[in-house]
This record gives sequence, C-alpha cells and structure tokens, in this order.
Amino acid sequence: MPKREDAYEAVFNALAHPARRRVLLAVYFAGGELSAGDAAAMFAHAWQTTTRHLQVLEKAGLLRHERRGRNRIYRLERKRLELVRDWLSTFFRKP
Amino acid sequence: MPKREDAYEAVFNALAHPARRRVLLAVYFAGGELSAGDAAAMFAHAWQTTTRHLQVLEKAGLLRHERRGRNRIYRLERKRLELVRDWLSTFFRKP
DNA sequence: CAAATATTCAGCCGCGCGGCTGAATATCAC
DNA sequence: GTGATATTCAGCCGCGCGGCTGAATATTTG
Repeated sequence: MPKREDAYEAVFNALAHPARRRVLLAVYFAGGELSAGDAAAMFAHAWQTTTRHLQVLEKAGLLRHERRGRNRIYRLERKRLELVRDWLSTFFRKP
Repeated sequence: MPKREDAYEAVFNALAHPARRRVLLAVYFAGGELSAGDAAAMFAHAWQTTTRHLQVLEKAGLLRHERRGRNRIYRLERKRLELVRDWLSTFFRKP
C-alpha cells in the first residue's frame, strides 16, 4: 500500500501546475463533473497535453473518471483535497 | 506589482518539493524560526542545495530571513500559506 | 589582522516535465 | 460495417529543476 508521504508527493506535485489547478476549479464550477474534451477546450495547447494533465490529477487521486458514451467524465475527489487542507492546518493551530 | 496568479504559481511550486515542505514544518515546530544551518542539517544532500530551497521558499513569500550574528534565521510567513488555504476553501463551500 | 564559522554565489550536469505530432482505440450514427 | 467523434497512447525533444563542487562573502573570535 502507498505511504502517506507518497500521497502528499503526488497531490502537491499535481497542484504545482497552473493548468491542473485550473482544471480542478473548472470541474468544481461545472458542478462537479466535466468531460475531458471540455477540459481540453479551456487551453491553447494540444488536447493530448490536457490528457496527460488529467492523468496526473487522477493518479494523484484528485480526480476520478467514468465513461459516459464516448466521453470521459471526470469528477472531483474532494477527500483528496482534504489531505492538503490537513497539511496546512498544522500551521494554523493555536500554539 | 505581481499578479495574484503569479503568487499562486510561486507558492504551489514551492510546496511541490518534499524538502521544502519539510523545511516549512521544521520552522514551525522549531517555534517559528530556524537557522539556515539547522535547516540544512536535516537533509542528506549538500547544504548548498538547501540554500536554494530556502531561496525558493523565500521568493514564494513563505519565508523571510533576518541576519543574526553569522547565522541567517528564517521565519514563517503564515499569511502566505493562507493563500493556499483560500484557494482550497473554494472546493469546500456548500454547493 | 588572521583564522574559523556560517552561509551563499556561480556554474556544471543528468533527468524528468510538459509541450508537440502521429497513430490507435472506443463509441455512436447511418 | 463505415465513418465520424472523443479521447488516449506512444514517442520525440527542449528546457528547467535540483542534485553536485568549488569559490566567495559576511561575521565572530583570538
């Protein structure tokens, strides 16, 4: 089983790229799910590039996908974002 | 003046490296300030490498330093971590 | 001032990230 | 089944990140 440290590593790495952060926000504002195509349409670069970003996000556990017709629908995994929130919370505890 | 986006970029990038996350935690658990040497001592790699990590953190606004004798004391900028907290909070709002 | 200490500056280098293109795969419409 | 649509897979490539070493820069101590 993967260690907690690896989880942090994957998640923080995933969040390090602006395109990936935008995707997460886009999924959220689209109501929690978004097709790969709609995600790719947000960017100037080739859609294959977005595909890879989506995979990074998914491997980090921040997204999950589901096939729906010929689209792939990506959904947020808020639980995974809690990992970051928890990491941060350390710094905001009363001393 | 720097844009908000650039701030996110710098901060998330800074947090992407495990050594830098460890440094931030170390500073916190050391009571809010830590010398560059003590930071470097935590790692197996050359201290010059830590120097650079500290600079990345400082340029991201997550640390500030102050000379004290021949040491450089690094202090946390919690304010900057709030940026990340705010970014995250979007996802945890009631729908 | 000279020597020791603490830390940074400058610059080299390998490797992975994140662009790209071209081909493959899955599903729907006819 | 054929073609169109949506998306991924495979692989190329440049550039920057993050290691390293060696030299330089404060600051304190004797």
